[in-house]
Amino acid sequence: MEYSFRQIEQKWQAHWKATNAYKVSNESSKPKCYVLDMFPYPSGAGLHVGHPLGYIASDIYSRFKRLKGFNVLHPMGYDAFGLPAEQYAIEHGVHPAVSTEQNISNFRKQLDNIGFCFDWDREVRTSDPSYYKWTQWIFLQLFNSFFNRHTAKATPISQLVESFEKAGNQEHVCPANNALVFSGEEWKSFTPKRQQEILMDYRLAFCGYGEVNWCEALGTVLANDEVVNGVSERGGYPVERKRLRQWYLRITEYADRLLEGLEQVDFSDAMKEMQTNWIGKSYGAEIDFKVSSEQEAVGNLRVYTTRPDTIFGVDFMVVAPELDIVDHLKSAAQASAVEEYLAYVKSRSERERMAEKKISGVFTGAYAINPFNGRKIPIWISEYVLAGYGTGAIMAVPCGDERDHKFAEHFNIPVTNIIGTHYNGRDANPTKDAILENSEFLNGVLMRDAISIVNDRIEAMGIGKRKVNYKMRDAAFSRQRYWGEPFPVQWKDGVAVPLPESELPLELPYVDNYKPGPDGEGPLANIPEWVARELETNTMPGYAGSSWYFLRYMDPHNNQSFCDRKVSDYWGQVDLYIGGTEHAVGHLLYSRMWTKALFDLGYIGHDEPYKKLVNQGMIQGSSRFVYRIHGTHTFVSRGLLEEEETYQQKQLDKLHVDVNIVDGYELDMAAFKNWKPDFSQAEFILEDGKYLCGNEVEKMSKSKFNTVNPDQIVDRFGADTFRMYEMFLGPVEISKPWDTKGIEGVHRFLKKLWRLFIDEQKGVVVNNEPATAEELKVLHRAIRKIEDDTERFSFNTGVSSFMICVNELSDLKCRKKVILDQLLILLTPYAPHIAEELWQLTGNSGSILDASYPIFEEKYVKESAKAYPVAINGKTRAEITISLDATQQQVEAIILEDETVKKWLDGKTPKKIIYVKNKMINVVL
RNA sequence: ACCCGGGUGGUGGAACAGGUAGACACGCAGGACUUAAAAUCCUGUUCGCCGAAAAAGCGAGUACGGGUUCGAUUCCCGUCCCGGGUACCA
Repeated sequence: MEYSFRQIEQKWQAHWKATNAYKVSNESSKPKCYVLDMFPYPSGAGLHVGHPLGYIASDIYSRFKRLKGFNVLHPMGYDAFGLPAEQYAIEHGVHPAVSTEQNISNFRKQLDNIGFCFDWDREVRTSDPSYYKWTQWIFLQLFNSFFNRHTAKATPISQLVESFEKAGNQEHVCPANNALVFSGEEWKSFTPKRQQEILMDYRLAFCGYGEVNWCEALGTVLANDEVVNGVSERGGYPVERKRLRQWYLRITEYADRLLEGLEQVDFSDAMKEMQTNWIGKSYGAEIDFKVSSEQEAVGNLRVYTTRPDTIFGVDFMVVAPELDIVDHLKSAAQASAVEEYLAYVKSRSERERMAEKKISGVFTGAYAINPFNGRKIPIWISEYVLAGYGTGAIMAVPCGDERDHKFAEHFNIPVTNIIGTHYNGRDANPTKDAILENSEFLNGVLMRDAISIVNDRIEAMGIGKRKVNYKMRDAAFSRQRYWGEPFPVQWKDGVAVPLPESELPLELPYVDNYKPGPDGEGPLANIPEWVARELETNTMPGYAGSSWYFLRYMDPHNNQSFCDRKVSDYWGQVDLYIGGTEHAVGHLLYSRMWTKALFDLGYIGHDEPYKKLVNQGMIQGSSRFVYRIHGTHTFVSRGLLEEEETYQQKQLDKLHVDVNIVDGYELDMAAFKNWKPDFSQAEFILEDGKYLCGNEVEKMSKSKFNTVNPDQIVDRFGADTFRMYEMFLGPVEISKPWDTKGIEGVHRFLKKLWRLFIDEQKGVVVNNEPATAEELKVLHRAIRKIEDDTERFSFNTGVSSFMICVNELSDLKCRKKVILDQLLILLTPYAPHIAEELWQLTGNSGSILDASYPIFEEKYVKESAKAYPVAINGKTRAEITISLDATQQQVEAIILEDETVKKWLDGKTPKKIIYVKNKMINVVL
């Protein structure tokens, strides 16, 4: 009987399915454990070997926790709305619902192959009306709430209305416009439309006009995190700034709570740092400067600075070109130069601004007056100051800020040095640790201390105040696309009116074409019935459905609520969340915000969704190359190339070759000729009769011909081998290259394990003899190590420990059921199929999935003595076995008698003998 | 440019609170079994020196240069390189 993994795996997968082995109940006396994988988008390309890495890790952890007596929720589903399906629809005429369905079924087949313990009864799809009904419902909760800054909580908008009626907006400053002030009387006198406009400026989900990232090629708006280096994350199309009517989430109101929440969760420092930087909280001050301009009634120039201590080093002001004040600043002499510059700025696309950062700007002709010494400071405009951050104007301190310094250099503006020797005249120095000079009343003060001195002064003088700013913007929440959740909103007379709950879900209508509607609207605007009902024509973005899916898994079939409160209280936070870092600032921030809002409104009992987050690394491709002599059909084996990748001084073309027709480095030449018509004429210059390929580690992608399909691997080696090998490759968090060759080692391990139980001729050879002390020691060492490794996600060392254990038991010829049964249970999370098969073959009843995890017992691994490394001056020279309870004196006596030690002592007396129990001994001469 | 990670054999990696560097595998080399192959098993495998070989021994060695320590892959300082994030955020 040999290890026929194909048959075994198919048999048990079918059996587990038939017996509902992975069904999870919401009612249990067991402690709960919620293990979650990041929501996959079912792409048409299918899975490559890198995708399941995180799923395998979470699967092992889930099965482990189950054996340890937990009720484990480990669900899977699909983030099924999104741009790629719609792009595919536009290009191929296939309705997104159809291609999505196909992709999901393909995806599912690939997942099933690997033997995951997902409870498929809980599968969710964001594009399913029974799911997006609740996405729409939560949207309405956000729409009907505002952020009460006094309690720092989402609060029903009805309470805001009550407050407005009593005291106007005194209690609640308008987040969208803090200049807005009205009394209770005024509120009551406003028209209903005006009242709605004001409320819109408070809502957590709101509609407004703003500068958005418009992507012409995709025909939609994108959120900040969907734009990378000025182009769209999906497709790499150019993105420009455009002022449009959009839905937004007022996530900025949650900035502080999103920051504070990071202290309670177990995320990597890198992840916390990324989120912290994205939120970008800074402490500074807004200062008003009087302006001296040729024009009258200019008003003050308000700047935002984090360094009020440098107020005497201000040599010029810079205003963002987009600001209205620019018009009032320009002098007659500068008017044409300013106009010219504004035209230039307008002509520059977002991408150009990103790509080439050249210093540009123009003097307006106006001056600001330093409130402390009356100095006239020239006001410039330049595109390096962003309209959207702070006040859109800065006070430039060239000696302390690099950009200001470059600007001053470029335009020959004299630099005032306020930090003495800390400034070398060539580079700005942003230090806070200099003693101020040339700074009047601040002279001799440490910059760090001067900040609050200046803040106190400007506040006392009434020309400014302390101010906290955030880099994060409100999140654009609408897309001018078809394949997304419709907004449950009607527009009546310019007022957004939410649909009543009873009309949810508002179903996405079927369409035949996906052309954009008129005036930058989405395809829904082309449907007469839709427009006639005055429904919103935008749809929600990809992250809408994924912002709360972890709650739906808990209670997926509930049609009374998005998730029953009792159920969400039982499951609580996700205990372990595994996924890639690419969602650091998008999905993770949005879902954290939605969770906080739902918590504030009392719908769930916790305000951080994920207790622990593990970021999986990427599995990279190991690409293979062939070298063709330029202009010929002749290919040269790698080992024959010269230094500079030439052959006999001839130029070579380095071409990617499909890794699936290369064994290690050796090219399958026949397969290569069949691979592409271009290569059918190929001739080879070989070394040792072989053609060897070059290699390089790159990202795994179809275009580099280095993708490996898990189906193939499972077919050749089985799911158990595949699972263990993915883990054996290295730590889950680290990126590492895939190398199919190495999988043999893991496969051999499973075969070796099999032979421990089964003899090819005799069949099952497991016996009921009692275990020896040695065997128990091997087993319990493995229990300790593997349990610990699994608990701390060190799956790679876990796999090695299995290998060590099986190697040792093989050496001991151990065939004892008492030992081997325990080993099988240990192995179940990693290789469930072979474990279940051997469990059954050795006569156990019931499924091994429900066995209980072995309990480590110290007594079996206790040693009485240790072979100590004995070092002389730190260099290990001997190994001496000494009883573990030896005292310092005993140890000294023993080692001084040792021949090797004596030789090294050479008659001298050691200065000191260091003895660290159970570690080592060091003799210092 | 800035902020995080990280540099360990031919390769993936191990050493989880400073204590025998290279676990476990891959690959490679040699051998056993076999008519042969596959499969399996055994031995060796950081580099250099010494040796016919083996054993033993010696020296160097965790990117590089310094430091702290009885002892450093691990801690500190400086330099170089690679990966990730951010990109005019005042």
